[in-house]
Amino acid sequence: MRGLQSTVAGRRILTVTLRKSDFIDDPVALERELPGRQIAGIERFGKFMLLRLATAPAQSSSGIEPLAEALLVHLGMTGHLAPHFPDQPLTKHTHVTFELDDGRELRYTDARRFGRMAYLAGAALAAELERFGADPLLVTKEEFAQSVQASHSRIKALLLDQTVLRGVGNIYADEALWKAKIHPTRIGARLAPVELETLRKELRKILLKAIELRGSSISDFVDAGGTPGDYQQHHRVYGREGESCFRCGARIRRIIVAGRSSHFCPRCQPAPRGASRARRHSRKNTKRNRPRATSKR
DNA sequence: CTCGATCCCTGGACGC
DNA sequence: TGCGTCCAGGGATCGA
Repeated sequence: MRGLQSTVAGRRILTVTLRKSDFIDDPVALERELPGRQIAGIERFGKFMLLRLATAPAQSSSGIEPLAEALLVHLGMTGHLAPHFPDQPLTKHTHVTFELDDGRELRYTDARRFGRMAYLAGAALAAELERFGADPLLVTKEEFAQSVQASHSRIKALLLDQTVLRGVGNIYADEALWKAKIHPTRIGARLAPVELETLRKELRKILLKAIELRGSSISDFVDAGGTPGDYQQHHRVYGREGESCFRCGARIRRIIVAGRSSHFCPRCQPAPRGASRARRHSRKNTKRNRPRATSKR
């Protein structure tokens, strides 16, 4: 997002060329609405980049204008959005090209097409953004505690849930849980307040550091300037299955939680009570059928 | 309400 | 060398 801010903010889109478009909400709207529009600014919104669109060429630059129209871009796993010179050959998975008024082209490339692109305006834009939870860098202790306690989900699932916090992905969820010494399958609502607060603070620190280092390049991720990230050098658990815990030396384990690989230290991050064997062997201890509080309503 | 399973998609890793 | 198989991951969706 920062790379694009410095290179394409203020530019006007002349034309839109779509190749594959199955990752675009409404391709026709994109082709209809974007030509002639100025990219007034670029913002981060969770995992989305939000290209704010202005109508006139050089719009007033004073004051904050309502976010009336925008192009939402989610890079998914392999998405890439960056300016190119027209003479640079198109690479294999370049699906969208925006011709800019300075002679360059803003190109969207995405081998796996797990990304998403959408032109949204007015109420539809507001409704889309409202679906998401708080920004993890801004969320307060109280807000975080409240949203975690509102469900019985496991903490790893909560961290990945974009309606709880917007922007946290698998790598950073694992890293934060390791730092806070919290096992990924623990029920979020059962964490001690001090654990939750430690988690929030560590997550914030990790994200800030990762942003500073331009993210984690596991295979071929590069930022809008073509530079790979460096945060993978700082991973403490992610991708380290079988290796030694940096804190205690125990073997890092990997399990699937919320459908995603979850790396943790079995010693530093103790499993919740009633998990695994303990539970299977004490089935009979499961007291009567708890009335489960009249749930049906 | 929460979960797992499944699908989307492709490249890279791995086995033979 | 080349082919088949498996896997990763963000998110939507569906059935349990």
